Amino acid sequence: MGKQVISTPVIRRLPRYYRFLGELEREKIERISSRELAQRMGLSASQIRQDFNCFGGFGQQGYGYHVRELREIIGEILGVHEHTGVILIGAGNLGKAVAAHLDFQKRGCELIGIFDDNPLLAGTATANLTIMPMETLESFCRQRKPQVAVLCIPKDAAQQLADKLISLGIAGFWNFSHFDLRITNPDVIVENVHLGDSLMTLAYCMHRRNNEK
Amino acid sequence: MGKQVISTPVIRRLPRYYRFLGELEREKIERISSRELAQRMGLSASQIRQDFNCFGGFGQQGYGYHVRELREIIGEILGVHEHTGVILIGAGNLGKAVAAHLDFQKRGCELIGIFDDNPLLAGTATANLTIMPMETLESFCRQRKPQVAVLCIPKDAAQQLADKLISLGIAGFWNFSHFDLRITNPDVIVENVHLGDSLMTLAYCMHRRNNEK
DNA sequence: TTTCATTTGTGAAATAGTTGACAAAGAATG
DNA sequence: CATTCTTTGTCAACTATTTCACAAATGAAA
Repeated sequence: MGKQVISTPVIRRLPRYYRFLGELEREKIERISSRELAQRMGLSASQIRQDFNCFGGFGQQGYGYHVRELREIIGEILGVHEHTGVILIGAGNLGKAVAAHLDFQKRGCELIGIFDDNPLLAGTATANLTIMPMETLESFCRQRKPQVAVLCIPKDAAQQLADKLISLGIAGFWNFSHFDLRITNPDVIVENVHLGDSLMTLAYCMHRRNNEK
Repeated sequence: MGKQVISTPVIRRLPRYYRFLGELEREKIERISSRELAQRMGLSASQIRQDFNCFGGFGQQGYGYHVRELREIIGEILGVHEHTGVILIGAGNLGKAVAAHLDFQKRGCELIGIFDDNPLLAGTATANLTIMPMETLESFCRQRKPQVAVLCIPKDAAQQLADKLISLGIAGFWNFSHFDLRITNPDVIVENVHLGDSLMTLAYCMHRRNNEK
């Protein structure tokens, strides 16, 4: 039973499992069957069993899954106890929202720097961090060696900045710019958040819904 | 050749096609083959042809696709010229960012109201709209009949508010709250944006990458 | 006009992902 | 302790999605 490759759909479901198990824990529920969990999450029971089985069975026949234990294991798989260094570029509304709203620490990351090229912002604080001017980016990266960059910048600036960041050792991007980064290095990981695309998909579904009925 | 059902993966690719075609147009490129477009987008040529063919072939053999025409058609499919009424609830950092950053009009939507229960915010302006107090939500909905609600609120408030909004005629949600809405009505469309899940997926990929090498 | 190169549209094959079914294991009950 | 019920892990069937392959159509060149 060697290390099989985990498929993308499974990986994308893991954070959701983790979230739902957290809720169950808060509700003081100690055990849950795949059937019950499936009902709550709107999945099929066999999919859940199949998913968990990718990492080795951690349920118990006739009993189900132990909520806290299962959550712990999935958290471990997701690496929630890691401390991947993250910097955020662009402290506009969106950048601030991301920095303030999201608990990076609970997700295996540590936000260690925020940068903006607007000199008026430099020095002001967001999420317990002082916004730094772009000129300091290079020396900061050499010193602190962050691995991930969050891009909350206009699309015109994105590609150039991404290239520079890669040369400074960044190996992962969380990209909010309305632009698909062109990264040649296959070791660099890009997670795109195209809010515009998401809205358009919703708009399409509404549109179709209205025309069908 | 009746109306076949379009699969979700295809639909999710449409906004991306639309975006890339827009870029080609800005670059004054008039025609493009599926092969070239595939290369740019990191897809396979046959996938692109297959996708476009869901809506009827609009390419020309030996020539390729006419960029402007193709973009126009995809825009039409996506309904970019519609005016679906949208309200946004929760004018915190994230709500403001979404309201200000995204051009709703270019995506078939019209942002017609922003609401927040913080009385200090009421009256201030974002995205050319005055933030309104939650008390006015009900009468506003009865009058203006928005179809979509953007939820930029804490997860504890989400479910209750969603239920209320459905009773007020909302038929689609763009949900930014860290919570999976439980909607029984199958006619109501939910588009979740779970930023936390997205970050965790990226963190997982970084984590795995580091351990593999 | 004829030939050659290109490129779509499309059905079939291949791959990926989900669901179904059931043996085996353990929990609960009497 | 034996029996019954529950539920997992897992393999197989099924469904969805992507890729392949090629005929037919068109453009470009000679």
